[in-house]
Amino acid sequence: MRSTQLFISTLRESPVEAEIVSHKLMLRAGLIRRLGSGLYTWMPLGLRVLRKVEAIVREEMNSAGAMEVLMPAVQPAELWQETGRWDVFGPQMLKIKDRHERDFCFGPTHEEVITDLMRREINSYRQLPVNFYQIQTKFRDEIRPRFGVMRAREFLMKDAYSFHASASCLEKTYNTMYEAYRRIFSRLGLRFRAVSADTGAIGGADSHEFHVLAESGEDWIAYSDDNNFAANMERAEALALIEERLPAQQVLTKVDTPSKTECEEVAQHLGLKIDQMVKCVVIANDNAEGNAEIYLAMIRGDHTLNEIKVSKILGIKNFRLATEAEILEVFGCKPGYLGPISTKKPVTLVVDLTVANMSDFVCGANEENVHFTGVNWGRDIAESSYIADIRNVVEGDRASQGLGKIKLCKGIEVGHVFALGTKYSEAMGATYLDEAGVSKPMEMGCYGIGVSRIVAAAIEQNCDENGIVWPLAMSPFDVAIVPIAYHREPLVKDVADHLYERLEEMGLDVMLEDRDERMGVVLSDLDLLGIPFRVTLGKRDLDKEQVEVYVRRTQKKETIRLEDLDDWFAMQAVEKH
RNA sequence: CGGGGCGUAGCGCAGCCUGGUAGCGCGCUUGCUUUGGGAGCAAGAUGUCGGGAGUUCGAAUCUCUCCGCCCCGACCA
Repeated sequence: MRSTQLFISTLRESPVEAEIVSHKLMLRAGLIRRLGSGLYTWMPLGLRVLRKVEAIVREEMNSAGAMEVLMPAVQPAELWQETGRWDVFGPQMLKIKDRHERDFCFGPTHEEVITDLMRREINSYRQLPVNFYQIQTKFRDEIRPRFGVMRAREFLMKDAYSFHASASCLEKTYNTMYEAYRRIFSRLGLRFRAVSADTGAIGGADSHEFHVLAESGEDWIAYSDDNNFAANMERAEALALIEERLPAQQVLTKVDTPSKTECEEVAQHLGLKIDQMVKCVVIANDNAEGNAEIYLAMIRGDHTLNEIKVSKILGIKNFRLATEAEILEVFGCKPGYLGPISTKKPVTLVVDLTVANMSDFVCGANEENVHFTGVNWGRDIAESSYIADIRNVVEGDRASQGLGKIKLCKGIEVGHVFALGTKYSEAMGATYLDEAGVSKPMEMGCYGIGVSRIVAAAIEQNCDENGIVWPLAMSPFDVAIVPIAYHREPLVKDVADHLYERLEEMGLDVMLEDRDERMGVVLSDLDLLGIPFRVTLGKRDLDKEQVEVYVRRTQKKETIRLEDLDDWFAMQAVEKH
């Protein structure tokens, strides 16, 4: 394609609204333009990238045995009321009314629609398993859209749904999809990691997330250095760091800790290590009667509370941090000096595995500017019946599987596979008749990929000070031909036009730079746009039957003979793999 | 929604405190000279200063109000 046909619209400076590098570069390269908060137009060049990602996803879905469909974006409320998610999904779902005042939503996901379809279409185990997917626009009214298309409200998603007559069959497809996802992200040239994950609002038993590794990622990933284990930190198991509780050595003592509210400060003040400190976090749950149940979560001073783990242990739904007023009422003291001993009102303790095995530790005395040292279970505080893993893992922890140590890195979630089981099929009566003629709910799996997010995630991983450096698989073009003085030098024009055809015949996606711009502008635009290869044609070189070739990723240029160009490209393709 | 910040030309910004009717860089238009990595000279165009109301002889500037956007937290592909 000729660059004059592409509406190249680059910005020298990045708009202030952009925070992370991919957002800045997407705006500067003119791949996207913002319409409103979390709403973006894909410009011609950006759309080419999106389509390339889509094509790879489609290919791999098809070869994994999934069938493409296209479901409506607008969905009737009744379906969502059947599964109870009309209310559960909450304000994140864009709810709309038609002219008859009937309720609809703009689909944030399609479990209900596909399950409705399946209950109509599937009668017999003979029709199972099936796997349907679509690539479609979703809308989620995010609390805080940010980072451009990374967390947009309207976005492009590939969602697949499989239905089975048995859990073992579901497991098979789940694994097939898992492998298909690995192939997709590998083919796209991304550094990624598959991790086991929490199932969140979608529900189900088992799930894995696929994360593109990047500093700007919003998720922490925990993995073991022997690679036997990888999980989202939300769900990564944190083992007890103390095997066995030692007997008490110290007596319970009140110590002054003026204005020392943080564990680290208290430890420093007392000349102790932070692993002798216990951090007390007050959490509340609003129960059905509208009363707040208060719990005290106890974790070691250097640890942080994992709220997902806590809510699972207690089985509480309206979990939140307690307000200062609630804390005063129960503990009779401000946060900073809280502890389990002599509280104003009785409070249930939720104790981390590590804390449960600590002895002679330090915690607040429920008195301003005072802590206790030499605190011991059994003697000073009653043993708690809630002892569980409630903290986030930290680097260096022992991994729960294998012999490795935990490491942490940040990731951008680009894919998620769920083994849902019968959650939706039971709620919506999606049943089939088995061999014995018995009606059973279908086993179900669902599998998502954030297609538009992948574009941004790829840039996070592949850029330098001059702009984007596309992986070959998703670059809008493989190569740019840059003729110097295309409109003034007949020889240059002639060679450029012929070369354009020749490279296209070689199966390359070629952009011919026919804008009448000066060299510096063109070349810096191409760097910004991230086209992997460049062939520069000028009269000076052509008189010697030479051209200049340039590799975006290495920024290396070399001059080669025109006739060697085919071989050069062949070599680049080899080096790529 | 809670906390913080911003809205002045297409983009990046100054002017606001201390009211006097709008400026800079890049971009854009035209002409000439240039053209192997973001050109030089000359001449231009472009703003309801986010909207509305108020104070004032006079408001980008002060006050009120509404709207939009961004950042930090709870959500997720």
